[in-house]
Amino acid sequence: MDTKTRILNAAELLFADKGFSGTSLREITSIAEVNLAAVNYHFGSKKELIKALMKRYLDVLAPSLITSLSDILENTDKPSLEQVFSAFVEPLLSLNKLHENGTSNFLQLLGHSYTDSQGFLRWFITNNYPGIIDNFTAAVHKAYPELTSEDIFWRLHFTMGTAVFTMSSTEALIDIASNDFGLKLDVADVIKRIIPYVAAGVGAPIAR
Amino acid sequence: MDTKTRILNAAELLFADKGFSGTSLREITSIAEVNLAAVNYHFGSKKELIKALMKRYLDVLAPSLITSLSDILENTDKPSLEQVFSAFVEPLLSLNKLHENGTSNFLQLLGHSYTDSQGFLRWFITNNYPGIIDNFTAAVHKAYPELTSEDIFWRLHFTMGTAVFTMSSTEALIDIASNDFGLKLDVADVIKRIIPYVAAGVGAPIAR
DNA sequence: TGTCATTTTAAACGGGTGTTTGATATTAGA
DNA sequence: TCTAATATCAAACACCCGTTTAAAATGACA
Repeated sequence: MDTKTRILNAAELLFADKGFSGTSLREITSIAEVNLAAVNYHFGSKKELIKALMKRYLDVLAPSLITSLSDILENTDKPSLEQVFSAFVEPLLSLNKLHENGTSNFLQLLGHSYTDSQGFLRWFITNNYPGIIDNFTAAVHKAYPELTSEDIFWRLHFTMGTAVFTMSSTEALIDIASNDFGLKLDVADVIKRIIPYVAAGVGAPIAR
Repeated sequence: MDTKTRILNAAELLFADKGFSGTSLREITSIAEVNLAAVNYHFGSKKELIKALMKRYLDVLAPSLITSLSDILENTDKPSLEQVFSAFVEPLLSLNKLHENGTSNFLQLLGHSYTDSQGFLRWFITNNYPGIIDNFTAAVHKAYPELTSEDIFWRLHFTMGTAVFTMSSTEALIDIASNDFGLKLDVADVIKRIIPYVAAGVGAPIAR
């Protein structure tokens, strides 16, 4: 495996676990078993490394998500919200083929990108992949036309919070679930539990 | 104002904004206008400072939240989920009396505490304030008896995710909302928007 | 095989980190 | 007023940070 990839893999592992400002380049290069200077040689800076890391996932996820959502928009007259959210499942889970724990790692990174580093990554994401948000908004609107775009904006962010937060503590939650309820769960199970929840949340009656 | 309080206030401001690992003691003591060594003198370490900061809020919030939830448990035969979640509003908003932007600051801190610092704060909270979780679980059970304790476990964490994530990016969201929809919002508005969402989420039909 | 671009390396750079020290003020009680 | 505890202070400590440098190793191609 080439140096660039080894750095990305190690960075993914550590960033997902400890956040961006909580992870040093020395930890990354040590785990990747490459020289410290390799990060700056191949990526330019720590910030650029973070961007490249997100890009590796978003370049796969974004088109797949847009296709999946467009499919609903074009072929379903009035989709249910469950259908809309189910459109996320396959694209998200397919990240596991791209990489071990890909789904969970990506969602954890997404979570960190909203709190860490003064939001420069949030800017990067929303400005580079607007198609996702547009398609999602359109699909939700079709499923629940009474929602204003403002309602959708808020409920979309609530939904992101649910997903991101849950995923960034999935390991712990799966542990607890197995101790307290004697169940063996994986990421796919958790995602399937989330869907009815967020679908009902987004579909909640509008209080005015 | 005494040194201890000035440190806590400055730390609250900076930690809420930039996270724990993103904020240095030198920034804190500079804004608090106290000597650098004062933090270690009064609190022992940075970690202890963080704990003291959370304690300042949790000592007020926890009893008030437990009272509010017990009230529902004792005086309502079958509360609605909206009622259960509304029990959080007054205690949370009362943090604004304790401190300017108290509610928002506290919730942002809570958000950071779940991603920063390897979850030691999550441990601290769940081990120091279990009454909240017990009361909440009981109240939800009364409102929706068909939910198994496992269902409640998951949906409670989804709900925490929604709240914590939203609050830790409230500033950004309020910014976007004001740019895109020309609306001026504050924390109280956001909280009121969350309630129907999470109530519907927790109240979602059980897929088996 | 020799040349030249690419990649890797150890070392250093300047600066920031949390924490500790020991001296100096400040305060409160006898 | 003197004393003893409490609090503040500048300075230093040892260490970690992201980045840069210049030399050494490696690779591709003529």
